[in-house]
Amino acid sequence: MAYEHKSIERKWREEWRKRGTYRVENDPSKPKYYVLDMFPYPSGAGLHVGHPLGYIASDIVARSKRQQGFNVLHPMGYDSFGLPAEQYAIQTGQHPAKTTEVNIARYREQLDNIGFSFDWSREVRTSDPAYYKWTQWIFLQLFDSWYDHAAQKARPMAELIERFEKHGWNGNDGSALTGNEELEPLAEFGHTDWATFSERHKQGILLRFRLAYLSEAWVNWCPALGTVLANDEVKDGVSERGGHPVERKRMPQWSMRITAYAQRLLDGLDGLDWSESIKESQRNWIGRSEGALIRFALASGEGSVDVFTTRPDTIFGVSFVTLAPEHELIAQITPPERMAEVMAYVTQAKNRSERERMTEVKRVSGVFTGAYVKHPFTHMDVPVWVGDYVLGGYGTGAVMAVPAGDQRDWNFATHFKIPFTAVTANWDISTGADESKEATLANSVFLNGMKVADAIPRAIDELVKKGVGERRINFRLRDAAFGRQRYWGEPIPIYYKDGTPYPVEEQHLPLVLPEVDKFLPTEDGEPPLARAKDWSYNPLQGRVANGDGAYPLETTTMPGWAGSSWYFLRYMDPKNEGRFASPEAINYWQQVDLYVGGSEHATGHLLYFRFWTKFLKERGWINFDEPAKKLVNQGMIQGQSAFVFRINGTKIIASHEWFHRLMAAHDDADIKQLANDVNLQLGYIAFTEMGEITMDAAKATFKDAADQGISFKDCDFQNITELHIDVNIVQNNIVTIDALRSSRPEFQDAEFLGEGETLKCGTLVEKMSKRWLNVVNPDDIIERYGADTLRLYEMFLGPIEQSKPWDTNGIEGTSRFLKKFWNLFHSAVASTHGVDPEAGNAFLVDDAEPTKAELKVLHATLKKVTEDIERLSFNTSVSQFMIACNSLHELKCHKRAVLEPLTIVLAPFAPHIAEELWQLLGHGESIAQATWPKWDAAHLVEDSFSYPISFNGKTRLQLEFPIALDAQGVEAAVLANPEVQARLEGKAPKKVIVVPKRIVNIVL
RNA sequence: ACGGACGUGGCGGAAUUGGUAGACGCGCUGGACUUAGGAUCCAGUGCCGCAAGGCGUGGGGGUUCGAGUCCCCCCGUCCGUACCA
Repeated sequence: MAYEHKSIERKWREEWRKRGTYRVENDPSKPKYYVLDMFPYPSGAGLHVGHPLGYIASDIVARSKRQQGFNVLHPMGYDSFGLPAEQYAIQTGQHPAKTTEVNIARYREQLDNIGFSFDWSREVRTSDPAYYKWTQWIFLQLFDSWYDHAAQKARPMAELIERFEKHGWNGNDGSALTGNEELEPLAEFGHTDWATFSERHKQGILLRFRLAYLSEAWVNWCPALGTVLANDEVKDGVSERGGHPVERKRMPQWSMRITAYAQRLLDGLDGLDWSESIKESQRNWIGRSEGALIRFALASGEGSVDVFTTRPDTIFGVSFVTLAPEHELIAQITPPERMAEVMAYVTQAKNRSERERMTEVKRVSGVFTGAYVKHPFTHMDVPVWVGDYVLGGYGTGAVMAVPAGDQRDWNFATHFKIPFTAVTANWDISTGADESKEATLANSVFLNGMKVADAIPRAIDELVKKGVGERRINFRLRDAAFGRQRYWGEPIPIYYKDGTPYPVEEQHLPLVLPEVDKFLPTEDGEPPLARAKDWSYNPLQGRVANGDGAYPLETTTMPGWAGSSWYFLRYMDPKNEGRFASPEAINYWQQVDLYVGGSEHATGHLLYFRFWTKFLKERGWINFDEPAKKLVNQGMIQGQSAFVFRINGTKIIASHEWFHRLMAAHDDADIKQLANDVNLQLGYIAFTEMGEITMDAAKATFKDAADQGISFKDCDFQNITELHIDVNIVQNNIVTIDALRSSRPEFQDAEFLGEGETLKCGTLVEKMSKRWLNVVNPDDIIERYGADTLRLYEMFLGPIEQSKPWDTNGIEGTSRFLKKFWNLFHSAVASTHGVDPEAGNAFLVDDAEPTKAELKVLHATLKKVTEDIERLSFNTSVSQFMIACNSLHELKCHKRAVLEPLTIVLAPFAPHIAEELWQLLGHGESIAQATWPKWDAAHLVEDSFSYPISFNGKTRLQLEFPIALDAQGVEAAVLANPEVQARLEGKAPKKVIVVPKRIVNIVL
């Protein structure tokens, strides 16, 4: 029978589901392999062909590992909390859970059509209370932990309390990190003091040490979304989702102390097999820089201005100190007579949105506070300025300005005419700052004549000696904002007693999302959860109705990344009700062996994912501190848009070709000719710009045919517009006029200027999106070519990590391959002339002994494909399958001994057809159970090798010699060859290089 | 500006350790078989040239018997970060 992808694929999808083919149990007797895809957020838009790219790659790995004898965990689930469902709820009133349900159902159907081997019995959803019970539980563990800096690990709060009871807090205890650095430093206390503190006071102190903590903090507030966003959710001063403006706001905020892990998140990267670009993004995001903290004592009165600098060697070049507008010292140090002016600047600077601040990078602004600090070495007065080029959120929010050594300081000093001197030798400070790391220092007392690299440690030594500074490592990484003023997220399991946060009892988890009348904030700006009538808590009873004796519950919910920070663990044991996953399951599955997902998560999800894993390890819940050993980022599939041209103000739609003809028409004669050619009453065509033809520059006007005398100058010039048309009605860049007419209402009565019944379109590669009408739906491809073809083609497009445009035309190649492969099993296709009417009709696999040539094809393929899967080079494996298939057709090979192993290795790529052929070959089991065949080098050995003979590195001829012939033998034989002799023209070669089994090079 | 990735036919791409550049597929050209072709098969297809031959991996230099691959400089594209002190 002929190859019918539709019935075959339907049959096997049902069969796999019925048999539970891909269900996996923990089986410690087998080696494990864990392949994980970043789970999707199922939006309403459905899949386009770019989405499954990563899933197909991981499915190939999962299937091949399974056949290679591994116990493979290959799960799928959904990141089902999220903003779009909530926004839809606000608009329509439909509960986000319902929206999510519908989207997931559609998503699942699309995934199923592609034939993935996910173990759906392990599906998880972050919005499922059975799942988020454990997200909340992990939050409570974080709430119950502090970071011991000396031991470099998180420890339970009980140990900190014990420490306070015994030793108090000396205020400078490097072994414990306190909370938000923007707060007042925590005053020291003795153990006797601790005993006298009120419960409230104690809790206040403890809160500053917790890894999940509540504090006043500067947050990214997005008024349009009505919520706080984490740093990684803000791009260029607007929200990543929706592009709404974001402003800085100070408010009480739940945060995660990821900063405690900065150094370890950085160090851990070295051991990971992740792409260099992701690792580099994380390094930049963490932003470690070494330098010094220097204290500049205030000239008048108490206190000091602390600055962080990476160039303490330039200390003698300090000509002023600049504070960020947010700096809390400004109000303190500014003398009364300058207060009004300074505060006016501060207010104005703070109110400028992030966005404005970024677009106005070049503009210098600032104000002198009127206060001075003392230079730590010269004791001279140094003026203190406020400038918005200093960021409140980085370092101490203050810098020592060295105009001679830093361009930003130079710009500021030059703008405000603040005097300064050079600190490096042979440098003209009138032109700019000397930022070179190779410079030699000058005018710098004890640093004179030293190189920067030597001067830095020396300067720090002197600062330490004088007690005015110390070595300091600073990180760019900020603690992560954890609360969201939204409905559709995990409730934070915290209640408030006397204004102090307390954890909800573990037995009362999950703390289930309450029902609310609207999904909007309350009138007084409280988050949606505040609308619920039963959003309060009694530690003895659990959730209770609001009222007497009930404590109010936290009303913010967790951010999207909470649930995804640990989901890989839940897959190991998804139904466990007593623990997030059993120790046995965790111990067996361990880390993810291969994690596949997009690179857009580099500084968000992938960092939190690592952070939580490290935390869970330290608290003894798991035994590894990195979640994924290997990570690959699949590239983006771009869309290929098609468009035709509309001559504005007319009903004319022109093809790409005609557009260029119109543009190329130079004079009246050309134009008349054109009008005749198209047999349309186009009349006059005029052009303004005849030079380079670009869409923008192209301008044309059509006048009434009667008006033949009108000159160019009198025409109304209008643009030609490129109109995107749906790529699904286009084939090989050609679209029929019929299809065009029915595709858009405005095309119905258009006049088409094209190639007869068709138009040739222009094409453009851009993002695949509805807007450009270039979305290709996998369902349509599957309907027409089948899932196996889709899978093969997506892999064949190019390297998995690379972005590339989708071109449906190219899919014919892989489709043909599958037909040809099928025909290997069915009947010989006529090889010389014409069609074999019997082609593909009879199953004719024979049991004959394979020839040497056939075995060579087989084993070369087994080797190549096995190795290619290992290095995720799927495009080259597909090409190898094609080569094998073509060779076997040439050899007219229909032998079981060859085709059977070939089918097994094809199965991960094209599982449906492989399964069907496997059954036709007489096997009852699924091909998923078939053992991966091993390649045998013996079949690949050649008797002879065709040496390329090159002269001075340029190949000129080929000579075949036995493989056994050694280098001398080859050399002698080559030189004896008449053709070589002819090229030598009787002269002796300078040198002859023979690399056995590779090449011969003759140097003349 | 800094950091990362990359640059090969008309197109997607191959070349895994420095060893025959352009595998495989699309497209294109010609042919066969056909009532038909969006089916199938055969042949060709880097560029220039009738050919012999020459030229070719963004450009320029270098190392080497030999460079797409290694080194230096420059140009370009994409991604990330962006006043980070």
